[in-house]
Amino acid sequence: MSLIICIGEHLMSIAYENPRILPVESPLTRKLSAFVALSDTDEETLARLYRRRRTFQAGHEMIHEGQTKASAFILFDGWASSYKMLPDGERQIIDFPVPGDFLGLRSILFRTADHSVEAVTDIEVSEVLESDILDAFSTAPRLATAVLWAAARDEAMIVEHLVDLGRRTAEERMAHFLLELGARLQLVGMADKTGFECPLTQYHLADALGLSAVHVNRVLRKLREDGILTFQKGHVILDDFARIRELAAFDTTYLDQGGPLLR
Amino acid sequence: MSLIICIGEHLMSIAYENPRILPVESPLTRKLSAFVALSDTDEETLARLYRRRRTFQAGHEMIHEGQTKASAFILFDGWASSYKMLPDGERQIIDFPVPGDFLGLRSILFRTADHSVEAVTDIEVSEVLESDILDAFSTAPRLATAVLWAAARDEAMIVEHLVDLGRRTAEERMAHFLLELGARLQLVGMADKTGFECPLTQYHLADALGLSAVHVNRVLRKLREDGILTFQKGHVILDDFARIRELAAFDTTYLDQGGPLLR
DNA sequence: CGATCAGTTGAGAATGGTCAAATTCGGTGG
DNA sequence: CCACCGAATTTGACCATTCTCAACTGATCG
Repeated sequence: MSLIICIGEHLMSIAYENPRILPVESPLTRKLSAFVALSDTDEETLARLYRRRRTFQAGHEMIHEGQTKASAFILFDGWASSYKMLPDGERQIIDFPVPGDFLGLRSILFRTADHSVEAVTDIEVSEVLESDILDAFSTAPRLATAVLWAAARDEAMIVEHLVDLGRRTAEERMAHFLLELGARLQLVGMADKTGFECPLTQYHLADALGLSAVHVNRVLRKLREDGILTFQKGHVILDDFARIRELAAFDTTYLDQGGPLLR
Repeated sequence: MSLIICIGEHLMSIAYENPRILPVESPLTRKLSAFVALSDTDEETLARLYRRRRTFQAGHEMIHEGQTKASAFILFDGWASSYKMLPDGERQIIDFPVPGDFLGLRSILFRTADHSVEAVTDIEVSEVLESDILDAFSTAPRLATAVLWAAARDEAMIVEHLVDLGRRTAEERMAHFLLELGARLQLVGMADKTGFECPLTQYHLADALGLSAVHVNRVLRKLREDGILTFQKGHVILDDFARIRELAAFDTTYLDQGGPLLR
């Protein structure tokens, strides 16, 4: 499935060489098209947001909580995490954005960033300034609706995460979280039903799931020993998809829309 | 402070009698104006969303998870809650919207509602259909940006809530949650620094904070005995504001913007 | 080949949950 | 006005999930 990504990247390169070919296969364009039928103007305007290409090394903090005038980014390749730190040094990871997602969209809509964003692996992004996005909205107003929809989708994921933390046991949480991550990765061709590559450490999982790293380790061992799923050496293997679904009480309604809502 | 609400309501009535006077003091209009400087057309278009007035009794479920073609609502008066149910009958409350907030905005952006919304007290709302809001965006495109900002603000609150559940102890959670609720209510004139009216039961708090009702009771007793805050008979009294802030490590950056960002 | 970082495991402690039973309180009907 | 009802709150006793601390393994890297 990773072929799709390669195709996407390839079209991007072609687009740079020949501006007439639209980079429709950029993961963000594809995602937004699922909600709003985009005109050529819309797509061109959107493609202009992909201009300022940047590369960051693993561990680089691209947005810092409290920072003013932060940029946002569109993730093309690699893994990132958005998180908040507490005064006592604890960290709560909000989300691991996947390619096609915005990084720090809220930080350009607010005067100061309310969260931090860090590269988990080396990543490739486009930088988006406040003026870029506001200009884009005024040239192609339907993009604002499309981005609103993308933000609503992000919110739905955060809400699922909230339910994880509030009302699921450690095991259910882990199963649900990894299953949802897999579903999102599948949409961009980075996972299939059997599993996916996952560069996250057990510390990442701990800080995302509100657990201690020690307990994450124990939960993963339990899930592995029960033949449910295996998280090892950067690979997630969904050993028993049916039982994971059952354990996680998983529901993907908000992920698949089945055709644009706004024509 | 509740005078402001009365003035707002009063202007609304005038607006109905004399369409030339804009209901600028509707809490939603006021909130959006804090981010986007709205033109007369913008405000008129927005005001058209307030047309379909509805009243619901306490306990009425206005949006049900899984429902297709659900409406959204704008809350004018009363308390509501948005939540998700788990298969085992547990409930996780996502948010208690306050006047000026959307109820179920995601449920009209998605084909099926990903959460439920219920009236906690008797409430007064405006019903907003999918077509209403999409029409509004096409006549007054800046409204889409404004609503995107409002959605981002909602998301920031949910993120704070996520941090509550993931990385704060029961006491910190309670303090943070009530302080944040108070701050939001202050913005619509329903609270001051000393406290606010709060019709929520301890079961509501338990389901919002990921605790059991029994433990909520114990935590509230502890906070009361320590002279920090009192939650009793529908009143929240912030006995020692400084210590609550300290306990909650509270930060309201995302709530106050200090003037429109988009002119 | 030490150093460092991720992962692993055990033992004991703590936060918060469950179950069960009072108690208070705001209605509501007599 | 009073008795009563149901819902919300309160408290105690016991339990379990998860945390903390501490030690150890294994891989990777300059």
